[in-house]
Amino acid sequence: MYNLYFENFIKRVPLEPHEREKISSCLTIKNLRRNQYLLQAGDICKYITFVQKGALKQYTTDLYGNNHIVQFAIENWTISDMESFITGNPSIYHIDAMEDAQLVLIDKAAHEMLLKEEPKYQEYMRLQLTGAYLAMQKRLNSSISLSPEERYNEFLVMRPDISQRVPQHMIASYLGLQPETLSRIRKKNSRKL
Amino acid sequence: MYNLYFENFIKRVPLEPHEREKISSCLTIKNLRRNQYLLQAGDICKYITFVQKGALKQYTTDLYGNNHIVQFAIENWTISDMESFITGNPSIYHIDAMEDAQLVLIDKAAHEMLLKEEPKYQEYMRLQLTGAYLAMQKRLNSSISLSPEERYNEFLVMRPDISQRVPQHMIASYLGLQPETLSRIRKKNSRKL
DNA sequence: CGATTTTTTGAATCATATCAACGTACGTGG
DNA sequence: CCACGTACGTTGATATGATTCAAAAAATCG
Repeated sequence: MYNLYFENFIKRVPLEPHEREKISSCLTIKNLRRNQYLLQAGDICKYITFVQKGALKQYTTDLYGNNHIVQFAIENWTISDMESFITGNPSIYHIDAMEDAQLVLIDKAAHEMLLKEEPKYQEYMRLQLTGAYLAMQKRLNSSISLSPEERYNEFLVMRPDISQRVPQHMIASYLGLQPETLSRIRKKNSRKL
Repeated sequence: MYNLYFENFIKRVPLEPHEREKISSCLTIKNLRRNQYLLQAGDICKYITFVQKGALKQYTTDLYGNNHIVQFAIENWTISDMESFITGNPSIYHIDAMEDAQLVLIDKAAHEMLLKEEPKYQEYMRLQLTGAYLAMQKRLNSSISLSPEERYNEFLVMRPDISQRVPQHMIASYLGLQPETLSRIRKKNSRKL
């Protein structure tokens, strides 16, 4: 059931059987078809989601109706709108499936109970959060200090898996570029080889 | 000594006197003069730093020698290079004082000891980290989906304190703009009133 | 006060966005 | 299984807006 979830967990924080049992009882599985929403802007984010299979994207729609992808999540990634999850305010993000997906969900009540009662879970969350924070900082730094071309090349290095799996215009959106611009960058790159 | 540090701490996680005592014994004060470095790129980040007074900036230098400010920290903010602090790798960031500053430092050994032995500290760290993560996500989203002008206006709303205290070219750097461009945005804004 | 830093302005250049058209691949229903 | 419609990627022409470079004006510091 939750194999990949716990595999990932144990890599960071080893668990005794009874601890695993307790955490396990707080989890649920959700399957999502391609193009289905996990979260729509305006909804309250009720779950922290771990991806066991498939690929999701998280994005906002701006004033002009353009979408901007903030995050891709594939196997072994955790995705949610932390802001909405914690504050209970409506989310500004959409999350949907780019491929059929199997997800592990944990809801807020369970999350808070585990934080209180299960030190290993608290530690795991802290490590997860630290990792997410570092990744975000790196991305922000790139977005401020690199050119579009450099940003794309960094993306290829950092997320080679995703660059294979995801349509090009979504990568453009993730990088803050127009699809035409990314197409031209790729053309230019290929001439360099 | 650590008044502002604990004031901030207690707002999130209340402390018993003996807990405060224990944490207190792990802290040290550092004073920094304007323009002095707290951290230089290439150094290993050995402390998590809380600002009790003054203003710091954190920035990278790119391949072409241009600086890019990633973060401002004033009173009540925490600053460090988490990446370097955790991994022990040399930092890519500089941190220096824009104004004379008084800082509260905690080093890695103390930090890890407290995480293990002091649940309140662990919880405080998790909350801090969550806040930092949310702020970072918001900024990244702005950087991807807003125009320079919109980004500047959001900055004015989000960090009104800093917009008063910091030279304009540093704000430009923080927003990923040339100083001339920010100057023109301001001129345009002022015409609108 | 004089020196240095910061901000503003103008003109030229460069990069990305925009708009429009075309070719291709993909999946769906007939 | 084929045909159609929709998605996607590419290309070209043009427009827009930020950068760059240079210089002057304004503000700040010692």
